[in-house]
Parts: sequence; C-alpha cells; structure tokens
Amino acid sequence: MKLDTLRHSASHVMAQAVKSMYKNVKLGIGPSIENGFYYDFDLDQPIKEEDLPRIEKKMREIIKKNYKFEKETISKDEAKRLFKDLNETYKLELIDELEDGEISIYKDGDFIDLCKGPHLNSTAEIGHFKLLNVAGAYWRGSEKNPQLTRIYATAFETKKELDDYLNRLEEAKKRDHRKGFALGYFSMHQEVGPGLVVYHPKGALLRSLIVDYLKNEHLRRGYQMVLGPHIMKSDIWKTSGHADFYKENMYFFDIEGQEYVVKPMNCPAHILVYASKIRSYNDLPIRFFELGTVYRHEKSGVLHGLLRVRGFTQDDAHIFCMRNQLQEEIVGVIKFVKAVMANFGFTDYEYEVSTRPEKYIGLEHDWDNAEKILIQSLEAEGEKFDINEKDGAFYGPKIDIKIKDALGRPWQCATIQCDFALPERFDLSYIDNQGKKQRPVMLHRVIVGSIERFMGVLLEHYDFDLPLWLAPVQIRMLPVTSRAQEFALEVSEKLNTTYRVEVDLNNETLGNKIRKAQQEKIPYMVILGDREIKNNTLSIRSLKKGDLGNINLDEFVKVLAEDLLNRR
RNA sequence: GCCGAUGUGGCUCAAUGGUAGAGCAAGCGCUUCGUAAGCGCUAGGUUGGAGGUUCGAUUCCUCUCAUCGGCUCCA
Repeated sequence: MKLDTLRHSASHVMAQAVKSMYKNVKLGIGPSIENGFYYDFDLDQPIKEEDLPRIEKKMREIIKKNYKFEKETISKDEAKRLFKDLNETYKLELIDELEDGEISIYKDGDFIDLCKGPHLNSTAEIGHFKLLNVAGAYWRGSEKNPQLTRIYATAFETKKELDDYLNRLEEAKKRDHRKGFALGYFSMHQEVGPGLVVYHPKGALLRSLIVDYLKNEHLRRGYQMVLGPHIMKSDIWKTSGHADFYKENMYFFDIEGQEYVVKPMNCPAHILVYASKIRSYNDLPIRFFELGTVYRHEKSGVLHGLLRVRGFTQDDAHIFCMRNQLQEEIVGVIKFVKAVMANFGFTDYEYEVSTRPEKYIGLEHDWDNAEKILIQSLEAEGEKFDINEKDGAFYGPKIDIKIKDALGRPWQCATIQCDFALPERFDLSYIDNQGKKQRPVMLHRVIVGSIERFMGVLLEHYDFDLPLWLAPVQIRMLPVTSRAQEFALEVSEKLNTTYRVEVDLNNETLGNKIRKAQQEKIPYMVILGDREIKNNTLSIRSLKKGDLGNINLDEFVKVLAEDLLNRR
C-alpha cells in the first residue's frame, strides 16, 4: 500500500468529517504531501486548533463505518451539474480546466469528491492519523485569491510510524534556534524593530568565527575583498534595475532633497570597482568578495527568528569573466560550496536550477544560454538537480543549493546566479586579445548565504552542541572547593592564550557547576580539587563522553588540538 | 501583506471583574562539597502599548505593536 494513497484517502475522510460538522463548507483541494496531507476549506466560521480533536473523533467514526471508496466516471457536463448542486464552486473551477471527456469522482458513504484517485478500498484501511495544525492558505497559491482554512495532518500505516514522526517534530521543536535568544547568543526587540538582530557575546563570537573562516577561504581561492557603503543614492539602483524590479523590498529615504536607498544588495559597488579602470582579458576572471550587510523590507508575516530577517550579512561575491570561462567558474563555486559546508558538518545537498521568470531583464537568448551552462556545470560535477521553472532572479537564472541538517531538513543557503543584464546596464567591458571591447559576464554567488540564517541552521543542526572550533566557550574550569580556585585561575591562564576558557568561581557544589556547564553545552569541563593540586593533574569531563579521567596539562592540550581538527 | 493563535518579573509557567503567585536565574548569608540541582533569606511585575466599558480591568471590548503556526515571497 502506498503511503500517498493512504494519506489522500485520509484527507477525503477529513473533508467528510468537516463537511458533516460545519455548515456551508466549500472544499478546496486535499492532496497528500511530503510528510502528511491537508485539505483546504472555505468556512463561515474559523476552525481553531482546539476543534481538531472533535474532527479527529468524527473521522474515527467514519473510519469505523468502513465505507467503500467507490470510483465513478461521468461526463464533464454531469460533473458540472453534480458539483453545482453541491455548491462546490472551487471544484467547478477545477472541472472547467479539465479536458473534455471522462471525469472521475470518488464516493465514500455520503461524501463525494472530484478526484483522480487512487484510493484505498475502504475507510477502515486508513491506519493511524493525527491532525496537526490549522493555517490560512490562498486558493491555488495566489495572494489575489480568497484565503481558505487549511488543516494539516499526517497518517501512517502503523502507530509506531506515526509516533516516530510526531517524536521527530518534537525533536525539531526542542532544537529551535530561537532558544539562542535565552542562551545569550542574540536578541530581538519590539523597540528595535522586527527582523533586526542584536548580537550578545556568544552570538557575536560565533559570528566572527564563521566570518573569519569565510574570509580566509575566499582569499586563498583568488577572491579580493571590496567594500561598499550601506546607503547609496537611488540613481545607481535605477541603473541596476532594482528601483523597478525590487522596489517593494527597498528602504528609501531622503537626504537634502536627494533620494537614497539602504542597500538591499551588494552588486552595484562591486560593479563600480570593476568599472573603475580598463580591464584586459588577461585580468579575468575577477572575483570581488564582501561580507555585505543588506537590509530588505520583507513582509512582516514572513519573518522567522534568524532564518528570515530584515537586516543580514551575506558572504557575497561577484565574479566577472568571459563567456568561455563561465562554466569553469560555476564549477569552481560548486566545489567551494561543498568544501565549506563539509567543514561545517553538512554533507547532504539538494540542487535546484531556477529558470526565467515572468518579470525579467535582458535577452531571451542570453537566458537560454545561461540556463544551459548552469545545467552543464552541475552535470560536470556529477550532481543531480531539480528544475524550478520561472523561479530565477529578475537578472538571470540560478542554481540554489540546499543543505540538509541532522534531522534531514533542507535549508536554502548557497545560490549561484548568472547575470548578462547588469554588465549591459552598467556598460561593463574588457579588452580582448584583438584589442576589441567585449562584454564580460557576471556571476552573483553566496556560499552560506546569510550569516544570520546560517547561524540558525548551525545551531539547530548541532542542537547548540557546536564543534570545538565554533563553541563560544570551549573550556570551563570547575574548582571543587575554594581551595582550588587559585589553581584553576593558574591553569586557565595557561590555556586561554589558545582557547576560550572560563573559570566558575561560584560558591556552588561541583554537581551544580557541572549541570550548568552541561546545559550551556560547554565542550570541556576541567575539575580541580585537592587531588589535582597535589598531583598537578587535571580531571577532564567531556560534554559528550563524560568523565575522561585525570591527565596532565600537556596531554589535555593534545586532546584539544586533536578535537579542533575534527570539524564535523 | 493575508488567515489563525498568543503576549503575566531575566527565563518557564500559574491565577483572578475587587489592584498578581511559583520554580529557575539574580543578590546576600550559611555551607567547602568529587562528575547533571546543598540550605536559608532578600529583591524583582504600572500583567506588550493606547483607548473604551465598569464604582473597579491584568481579566471584557476596540485599536496598535510584537511573536508563534501557515500561505504568498525569499538569503
């Protein structure tokens, strides 16, 4: 039995239950999805989360009655009459778009739905299900359409599979990176504004570790650092096209009658550096890198912790090259992404190629060409990918790379975008070996994407238990009694030239200090008491492995050095 | 932006149309302790903000801000 079939049948039963419990319900669609299913309803009154158990109860009654799922095929006209009688206006809209000929409907008990199937034999075969949450969703995914009430749910054949899935959801909730607000990483404030992050010591340290690493990796791969101002006159954004195509996301303001923009992207400054002198084909490719902080006016409803914010910093670079260098550059970036991500502990990727959208600038021919090169680059790297039709940026097609975390959830981080349009708009050129002016091609690319988002993903991936090189506090000294405090400070002095060390001088029991260090996910605890003072050794406790026994300082330093190399 | 929900001390949560209570955290004191919570005391809140209803609002209503679950959008 296919899970999809089971879930889709469960969605019919859910619709059946809702229709029997509420008046004037109109049905949207009710497909099975990756981890469950949903059904959309147009209702007179809202369904609330607390109503879900009642709907579940009704569903169980329906399942118990063991209705057969019966398929019937009728003509398009008959279907129209049938769903008109049922007052299912959304279904009528769907029927209108179906080809003429036979249309299939499914019945179970008194419930009829437009549906191409397949279904289980009867409702009793629906295994174990759970309604999860209620949400608003636009009819057919367009914000111009009315908003329906969507109930998300899931179903499995066995109770164990259902419980396992619900446990995974719990686990994901426990790992929520927003715990970092309480753990001293960062904060957001009503009075500062939504989507704007304030970094606290741990967060600022983690951020700077990530940023330092990225800087070094770029420099040794032939990127040059550049830096643009955070505000620029709107003129340059008119040239770039952003003032037209990206307007609703930009912050405009006025200075002495001049219109300015807080930069939402870093490309214009990089382009100005490129254009600042005559470039030879010998100079290409030129790779400009900036840890560029940008501000984008994201709609209030889309903000989400660190994963979607209004002010963020990108590890952004623009590569200017000749057309015949494009594929090599793209392959280089793909390799770069994989190297960086592996170093942070991510080894599972998903690739998507997004093609020309409705709103675009540039020539159709260039778009087609660029799409071809992106696909060839992925093939050259032996990577599988999906095509995301019409989802490119307005200036060019792109490859999006998603990393999968410890719980198997995909996160969009890296993106590689081809651009034939901006070089045209800014009249960029290089001199070829014939002494003639040529137009370079531009690549926009980020590796981790937004430092903010990446930190959120990292924290959830590791459940705050960061690898040693990224741990804000690497070692905490725990003196057992006040007699050991001096020794603890002494050892700390020796270690803190290389490592981030704290000494817990609180008047607490050892158990209490260990508990706190464990909760704060500090990788190494060094326990010091009379025994250690006497033998001049350290009692090491590892966050993950527990008591490692007594060793001397040199041996501990070796353990640390070893662990630092372990970047997974 | 849209649909729905939520908003109580630093954190997690309780309570009520008659001006709020606990645990953790914090401060002080006692305790000097061996691998995940020692004991006691103290302090801390104009219940997100504004307005309204009421003799009286934190509780009811309206607006607003923020957050959460989604949709659309996206790094």
